[in-house]
Amino acid sequence: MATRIQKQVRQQMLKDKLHVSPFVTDEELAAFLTVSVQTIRLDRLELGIPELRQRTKQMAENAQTKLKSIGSGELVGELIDLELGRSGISIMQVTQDMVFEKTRVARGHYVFSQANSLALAVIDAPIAVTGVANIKYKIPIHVGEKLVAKAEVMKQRGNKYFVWVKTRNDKQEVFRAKFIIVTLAEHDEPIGIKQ
Amino acid sequence: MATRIQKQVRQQMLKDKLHVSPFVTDEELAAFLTVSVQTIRLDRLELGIPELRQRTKQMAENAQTKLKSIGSGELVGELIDLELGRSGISIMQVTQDMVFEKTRVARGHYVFSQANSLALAVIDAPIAVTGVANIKYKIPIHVGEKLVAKAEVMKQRGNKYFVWVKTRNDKQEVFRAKFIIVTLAEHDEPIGIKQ
DNA sequence: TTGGTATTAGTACTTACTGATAAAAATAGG
DNA sequence: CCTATTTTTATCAGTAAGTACTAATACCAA
Repeated sequence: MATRIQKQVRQQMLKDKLHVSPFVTDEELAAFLTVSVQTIRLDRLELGIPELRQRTKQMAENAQTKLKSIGSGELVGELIDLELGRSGISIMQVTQDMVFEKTRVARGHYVFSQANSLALAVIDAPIAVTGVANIKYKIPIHVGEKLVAKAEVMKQRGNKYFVWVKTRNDKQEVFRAKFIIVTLAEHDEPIGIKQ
Repeated sequence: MATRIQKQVRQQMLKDKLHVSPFVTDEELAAFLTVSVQTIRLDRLELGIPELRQRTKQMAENAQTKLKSIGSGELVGELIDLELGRSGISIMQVTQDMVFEKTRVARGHYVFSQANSLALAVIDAPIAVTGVANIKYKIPIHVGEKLVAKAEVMKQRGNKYFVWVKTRNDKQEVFRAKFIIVTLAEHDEPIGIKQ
């Protein structure tokens, strides 16, 4: 029994090690855990951990998609429901890297980004930019919360759309915004937006 | 001369191909460009492009750091000048991945993020969150522009700070925001922010 | 002492290369 | 048109970091 526990401990150490530094070869792992390379291979097999190259590739791949979805994706958050020109709903999980280290309170611009990109998505036009926004953060938002944003198009006047977005966690409304979204022609004229 | 042009064209195609799909082996590249694998190797050598594995690894590595710097840094933009409690200036270069593909117009939340994080940086308090924001996007912003945001604390009432941020490109004002920033006590109370 | 798990050793094979060297093909210059 | 040079292709040996498999050994407990 003693060895079996040893094994489990070693496999846990292996997982931890790879979590901290993913670019480690079997050989280095073997040296680190003072076992043979073959043992490392068996452990990886049992734990379903792919080889270094596969791991590296996976990271590179989903790093790209992550970058797209967080930073430069067309939409921040996950679109749940959409009635073009009328309303839309998106959800976003608040993760570690969205909050201030000290307070673990979410940075405002993430919540804004979710709301803003949802408001843009709802507009039924090929090209739209935000013209004006009125925003109220009602309650500090913390790590782990799931934010549900609902957007509604309140009215339309010419190429201006008035969109309200309300964001709730599971308990209450935490954020609210009014946007004026402006749609542009294909070759964007220098539209000065007057409120 | 004809071959030399051919060669340059091919090498450009090679670069483009790798830009679009970076996880391609020399063999696949050779098939794609209908030359031998050796030619691909020579081309990569001349262009200073590393082998597939190196490329993959590099992407995996700097994807992690990129995520941090774009999405979750304490400050969006580069802080140029700061008078705590009074004013601050930050600049931000508008890059490819901040704009909509179709229009090459900047997504609103980047400009907002710059302004918002600058407004927070100016406040002379350990913990501060955005309470309310009034925002106006005056002119569409394009790739390559350098945005200079200036923040000024207009007044303070209790734990509420009123901060104005004006953002200019090299020619004119493109964005303007009024923030009400609220400072919190160390153990954040459930402060309901009433406008 | 026997059985069973855990570990180690060893071999053959794979992918995606590097590096070097040589031959063949294409092209330019006179 | 022929030669010189450039460009491309071919060939071989070697590398890292594996997979997949088999055989041997160690250990521990009943």
